Amino acid sequence: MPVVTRFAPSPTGLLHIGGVRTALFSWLYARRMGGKFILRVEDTDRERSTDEAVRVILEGMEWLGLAADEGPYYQTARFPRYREVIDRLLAEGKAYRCYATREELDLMRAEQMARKEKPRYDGRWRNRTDTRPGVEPVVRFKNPLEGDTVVEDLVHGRVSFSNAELDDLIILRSDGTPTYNFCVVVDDMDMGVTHVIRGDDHLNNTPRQMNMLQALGVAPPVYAHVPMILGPDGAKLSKRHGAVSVLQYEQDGYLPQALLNYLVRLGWSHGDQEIFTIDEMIAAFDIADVNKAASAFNPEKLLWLNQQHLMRAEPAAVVPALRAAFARQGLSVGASDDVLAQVVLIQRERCKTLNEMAANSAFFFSDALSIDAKAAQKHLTAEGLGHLAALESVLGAIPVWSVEALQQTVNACAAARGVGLGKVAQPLRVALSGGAISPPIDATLAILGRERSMSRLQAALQRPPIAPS
RNA sequence: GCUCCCUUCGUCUAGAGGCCUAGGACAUAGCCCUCUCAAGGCUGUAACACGGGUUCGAAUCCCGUAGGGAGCGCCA
Repeated sequence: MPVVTRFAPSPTGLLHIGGVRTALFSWLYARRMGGKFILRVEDTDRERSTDEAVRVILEGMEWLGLAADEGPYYQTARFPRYREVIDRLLAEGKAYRCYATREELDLMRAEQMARKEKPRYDGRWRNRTDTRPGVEPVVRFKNPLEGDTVVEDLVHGRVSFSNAELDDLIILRSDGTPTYNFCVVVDDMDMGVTHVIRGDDHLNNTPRQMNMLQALGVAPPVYAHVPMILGPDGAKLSKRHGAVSVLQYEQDGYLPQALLNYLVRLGWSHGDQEIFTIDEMIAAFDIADVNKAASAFNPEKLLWLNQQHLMRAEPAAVVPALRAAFARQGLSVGASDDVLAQVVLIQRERCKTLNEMAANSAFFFSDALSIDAKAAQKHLTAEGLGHLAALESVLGAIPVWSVEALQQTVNACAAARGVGLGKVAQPLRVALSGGAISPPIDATLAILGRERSMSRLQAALQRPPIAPS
């Protein structure tokens, strides 16, 4: 039987990395097994669901390249179907109407808590057939009273629950809308889902869902409950760190494959391998290898991985993302894709994100160069300007403005003046980039171009020399 | 409170009873390389939660304890 997995986020909050990793595991498993991956939006809570959250799910999945083979399905579009299944359960005596009021239930729970018992519905309408005028009933599922329900979980192994611990959950609210646990069961059944991969906060819901499936005469899917992702401090993921929209990582200059690589290694590993391409992940991934313990989100390792992917990517492939990063910084860059690919090539081993790359490369493209005061103080001294003057004449005479020629010329100039390369390169670097840090000086000159390089050099020479402090 | 789950360096992890003097990665410290910053290379600091068993032998199996987490809604 072909594998069918699904990712079923609820649009009540913005999709964050916890959800993304669950989606990734489901997607990888389907790809690995040659199966099908379904996207289903669980929007039955109309009060709390937002269009914005739905948008983030759709755009986020697209940015990450986690394409669904089917869907997106929306639960709100399936209400008639849920109603149909509830009617069937009612007719078969596997569900019943409960006329207990909220006040009565609150009181019941308060009493149970006072007795230090687990708060649960006591089945007071389970065997009644009468009605109560003036009260709109809910429909409850008749859960087995005895025996155990055993979950054979792919990551946790065998987990057993006593049916006596489970109460008769509401499957249809008094306003006529179905509830989450019920919709999941019907959807997974209708959509032929074979492997349910989800957060382990759902492990406790699983026996109820299995019991409903059994009442419907359907074999349960295989379950895999994956551990949660914690914040860097080991506490629950919060807005402060990580629990932000997945699209924020795009805004922050991360590559989707780097985020995916980071997330796949949270709770899963393949020997000592740290860096994976998407294809390598698919080839190596198995849900049975996923760990049981929750793991903490580590932004520094994500940063490292992002740079590793930047360094391994085809430069041309990251150009669009680099352009977007420039745009976010308010810089519209007219340079060609070819020039930007060169920028990627020389900057990527000193940048962890595209935003950093754009910020450190802005000097190539901005018209007004501002010189950092501290850098000037240190390098644009009388001595430094002397080197610059020499550089100006030799560079001005270069026939072909190529990296090789530039490197030779600058080296020769330093040698002729009897100083190390650093003595001439640093003043030149400040004149060209405005700061003491940049890619290698020859590559910087090459990308900047003859015209811009020479005019910046000349501008620096106009400055009054700074006395060394 | 009850039920269920979890526990190897600061963090992510390797580890299926002897291969473990517990390996790798991020971070961190030092060194090398070097035109700056990086990248890269080398080296170091650093962990089996605790207590009992079982076994010739336990990070690995069993039982407790402690700590952490989740669930117990007309939320998903």
